[in-house]
Amino acid sequence: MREDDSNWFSRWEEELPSPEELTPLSQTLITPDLALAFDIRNSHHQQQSQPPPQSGGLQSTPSQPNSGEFAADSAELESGSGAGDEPARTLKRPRLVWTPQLHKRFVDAVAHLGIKNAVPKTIMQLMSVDGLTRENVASHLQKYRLYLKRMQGLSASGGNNGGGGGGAAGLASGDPATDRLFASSPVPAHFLHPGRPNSDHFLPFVPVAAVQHHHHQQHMAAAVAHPQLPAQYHRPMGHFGSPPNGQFEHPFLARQTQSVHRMGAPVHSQVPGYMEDLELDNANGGRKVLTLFPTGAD
DNA sequence: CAGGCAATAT
DNA sequence: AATATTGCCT
Repeated sequence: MREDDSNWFSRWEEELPSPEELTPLSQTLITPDLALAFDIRNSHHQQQSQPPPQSGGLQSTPSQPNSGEFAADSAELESGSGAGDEPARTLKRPRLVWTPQLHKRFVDAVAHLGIKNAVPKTIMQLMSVDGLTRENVASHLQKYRLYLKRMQGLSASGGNNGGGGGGAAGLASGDPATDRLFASSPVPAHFLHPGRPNSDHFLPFVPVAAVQHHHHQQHMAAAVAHPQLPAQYHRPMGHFGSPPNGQFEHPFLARQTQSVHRMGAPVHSQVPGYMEDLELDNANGGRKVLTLFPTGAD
């Protein structure tokens, strides 16, 4: 039973989440202040190679852990501090939330780079997710590697792979809950095979170099959790990223179809049963976390 | 300096 | 719990 590495990705396409599930990852979901915190402009590209936390005019994120701070509602945080505006530099980025989609992107990048080239910086570049830092990737990569190691031992007995549907992956090491994020994405076969320099992938993806030069293209935006967001968060409905023809292309092609993409048209489709993904994690003591997507199925 | 990895912090 | 950060090597 070896599907050949030339097929592993074919199945992916069938397992790809429905358009509705993939769309939500875009800047539109980032609220204005969130965007500010990242210094994300709607028409500017700037990401990787990030010098120190910028210095321009961001200050939305307040400062430090404060317990009772909420005041501004996601709309009025600008230039408020007329006086003590502390240096926006040294601003802490909010925690990155690794949504299944984001992770998928990560896995795709690693898969295409090959284990040897899959180092944080390269992965980060290939992913082209704005707001993503090398540290983010490094940290995630570390965890992912541990996950893979655990998997190798159990893949023989469990074989949860091959899933049939987005659900899959419920069992792995006994604590599915521990790595359900990782389980949400199929793991390319070669990842589990040490000592097998596979290079059969022939995916038509473009070289990394191109990634840094596109002029216009809304990349995927990193989902982020605000240290303490006001409880009311509303998610804009503009769905971008949905291919005009309703068909999804290869992940890597998808981002490269630069001039072909026309986002002016309201492609957003009403997704039934789509709930706000605002999750209140009171297990943490009232800490709010903004999650972008449904965790699949729970 | 970038990477990997374990430990630790938040 | 999920990420981030740090320390210590390579």
